[in-house]
Amino acid sequence: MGKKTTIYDIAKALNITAATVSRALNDNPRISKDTKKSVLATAERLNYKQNSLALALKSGKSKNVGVVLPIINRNLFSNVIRGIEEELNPMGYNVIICQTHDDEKKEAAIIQNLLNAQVDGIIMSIARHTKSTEHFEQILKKNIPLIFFDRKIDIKGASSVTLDDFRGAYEATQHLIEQGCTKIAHFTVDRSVEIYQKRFEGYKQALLNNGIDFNPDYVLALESKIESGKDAAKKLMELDNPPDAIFSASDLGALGAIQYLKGIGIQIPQDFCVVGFSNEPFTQFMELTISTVDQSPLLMGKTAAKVFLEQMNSEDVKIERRMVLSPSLKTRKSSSRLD
Amino acid sequence: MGKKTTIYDIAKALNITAATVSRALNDNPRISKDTKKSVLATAERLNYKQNSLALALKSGKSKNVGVVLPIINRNLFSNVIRGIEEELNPMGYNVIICQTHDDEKKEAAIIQNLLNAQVDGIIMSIARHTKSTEHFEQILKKNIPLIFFDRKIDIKGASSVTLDDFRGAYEATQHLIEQGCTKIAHFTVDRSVEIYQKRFEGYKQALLNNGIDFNPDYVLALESKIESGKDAAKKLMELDNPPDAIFSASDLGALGAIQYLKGIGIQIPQDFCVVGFSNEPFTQFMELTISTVDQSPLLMGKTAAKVFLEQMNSEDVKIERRMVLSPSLKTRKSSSRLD
DNA sequence: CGGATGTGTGTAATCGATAACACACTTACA
DNA sequence: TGTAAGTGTGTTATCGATTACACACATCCG
Repeated sequence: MGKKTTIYDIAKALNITAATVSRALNDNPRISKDTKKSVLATAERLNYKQNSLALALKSGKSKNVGVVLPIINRNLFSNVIRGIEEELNPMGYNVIICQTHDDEKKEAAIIQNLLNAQVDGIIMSIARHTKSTEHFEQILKKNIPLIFFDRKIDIKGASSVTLDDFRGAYEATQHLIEQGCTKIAHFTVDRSVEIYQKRFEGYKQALLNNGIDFNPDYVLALESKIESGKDAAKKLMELDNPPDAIFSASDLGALGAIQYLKGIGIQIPQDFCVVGFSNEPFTQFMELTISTVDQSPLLMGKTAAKVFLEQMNSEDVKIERRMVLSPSLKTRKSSSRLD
Repeated sequence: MGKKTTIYDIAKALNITAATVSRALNDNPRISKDTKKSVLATAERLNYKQNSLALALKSGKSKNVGVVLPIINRNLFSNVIRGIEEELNPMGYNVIICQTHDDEKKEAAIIQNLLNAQVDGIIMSIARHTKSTEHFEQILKKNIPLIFFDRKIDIKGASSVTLDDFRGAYEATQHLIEQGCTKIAHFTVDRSVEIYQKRFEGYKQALLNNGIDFNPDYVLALESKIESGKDAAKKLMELDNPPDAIFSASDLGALGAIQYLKGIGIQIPQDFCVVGFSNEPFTQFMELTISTVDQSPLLMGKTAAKVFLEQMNSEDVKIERRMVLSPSLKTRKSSSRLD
C-alpha cells in the first residue's frame, strides 16, 4: 500500500512501455495526444510522483544546492538563505542548508557530504578560521559552481558576492565625524578575517581623509557579544584621553558599549555616538535605536543564486564573478545629534 | 578531469569487478584483506567518493530528512534546527530545511517536493493557517515518519514534540500574580492556532485558581510585532479600568507594550509588570530585560530527531509519540518587583 | 509505384552501487 | 577419500527514469 507508483506501474496499467510513459509525461512531441491524455490520467489516478533520485542519478543533476554558512540564526545569514530560496525554488532547486558553527573541520566534512550527495552547486560563507583551500579545490575540480558570499576566500574559479565592507565602514565613520565626533574608537572582531580587515581599513581611511589622527589605542578586537562590548567600552573610558564615539564592526559589540556607557551616566548621542554593523533586528527594538550598516542580505542571497544559475546555464563554467554590493548606512538615535 | 570516480574505475584499475570493490569498501568479511587493502588504496588514489544518489536509489533510503517550518530566523526555529542537526548529522543524515512563510499552499508544495526527493522523514511545524490535512496524509500513506514540533495537527500516525504551552502561560501568569498584580491582561496572537489557545487557557486558569475574575476586555489578539504591541497597550490603558500587568504570548508584543508604557511615563516593573513568551534573544539585550517563557528549543529539536530515529529503527512504523516538554519561566526585570 | 519523410512506440543501455546467487578452490574432518 | 563447510570473487538483476536507436506503418510526391 505504501508502495510508490513508478512509470512501470502506469505502463502496465495501459499496456504500453515505460519509455512511452516517460515521453508522455515529458510532453515529447512524438507521443500522440491520446496516449498523453491516458498516461496523464492514469498517473493522476495512481498518484504517481516522479522519483527525483532516479532522475538525478540518470541526469547527473540533483537539483539540490548546498548552502553552507556559520550559523543560521543571524540576521545576515537567515536573510541570505531567504534570498537564495526565492531565486532558486522557482527554478526547481532545493536548498540544503548546513551550519559549520565556524569550525573548519566541520566545514570540510559538510562539503564532502554535499559533494557525495551530488549537489549541483555550493553557495557558502566560510568559517571564521578557515585557512586551507583544499576542500574548495575539490568542489572546483568537479566542475561544480562555487559561490562565496560575505566571507570569502579568493580562489581561481570561485565566484563571490560580498558587501563593500570598506565603504560601509567608511560611511559609518564619516557619519560619526559629521556628527561632530573627533575621537572615534573602533571595535573590530578578528582582522584575520577579510571583512573585518576591510571595515578597519574603511574606518582608518575616513579618519585620514578628514585629517583625524589614527590612534591605535582606540582599536580593540572583541567577540561579537554584549559582554565583550561592555568590557571594551570600559577599557576605552579608562584611557587618559577617552573617545567620544565608537564604530563597532558588530551590532552586539555596539549594544554592549551603549549599555556600559549609559550605566556610567554618559548621554547618547549627546556625549557619545555609536554605530554598529549588520542591522540586526534588535538594533531597532531598543528604546535607543542603534545606527548600523545594512548589508542588504536578501539581495546578497538573490545575487549569489543568480550567479549560480548563470554558471549552470553556461557551458563554459569558467565564468568567475566578483560582485560587490553597496552597504546602506542606517542612522538612528545612537548617533543622531543633528535631528 | 572533472569526472567522478566510480567503483567501476577502481575495479578496472585493479582488474577485478565492481561487486568486489563494493564489498571491499563495505568491509564485507568475505573479501580478503589483501583485496581490501588495495581497493582502499586505489580508492584513495583516484579520490573516490561514494555517490549517495545511487545508493539512495538502490536502497530506497535517501538519508535526507526534511525540516519544514514557517521561517528560520526565529529563535525557536533556528535552535530547533540546530538540535535536529546535532542528533541527525552524526547518524549520517542530511537535513533539508524549507520555509513555508506560513503559507499553506507553499507548505503543500514543499511536502510534495520532499516526497519526490525521497526524504526518509519529515519533521515540521505547521504553517499558521493550515487546516487541510491532505498533504500530511500523503506522507503517512508512504509510511514516512512525520513528526510535528511546536505547532502540530493531530493526525493518526503522526508524532509530535511540543511545549506545554498551557503550563508556560499558567506559570507566567502565576508569577505576575505573585508580584502583586491583580489586573492582568493577555496578548494572544491567533487563538485558532493551538499553541496560542493553550496559552490563553493557561492564563485563564491561573486567574481562576487565584480567585481573580477573568475580564474579556483584557484579552487582545495581535500580530507578533512591536507596533501591534504598542497599539494594544494603548488600547488597554485607555480602558476605564486599565490593567497593571500583561502576559503576552509573543515577546515582540511584550516589547511593544513596554515601549508604549515607558513612553507614557509608566514605571516598569514598579507600576506595571510584563512577561513575554519565547525567550527571543533581544529580551535579554534591553536595558529593561524582559521576563519570558523559554521553550527549550534545542531540546525540542533533539527530541523530535530522536523520535524520528526511533521510528526509522523500528519495523513497526506505527509508533505514535506525543512528547510534551516543560517550559521554563525566565523572570527578568520587566516583572521583578521583589528582588 | 517507389523512395522519402513523418508519426508513434518498443528495445535496450545507462546512471552508480548493491546483493542474491553461482562458482571455483581450499581446508577440515569422519 | 569423499563430503561438508569455508573462502574469495564473478555474474547479473535491481532501484526508476531517460534516451539513442530501431522499427512499423502512414502519407506524400515526382
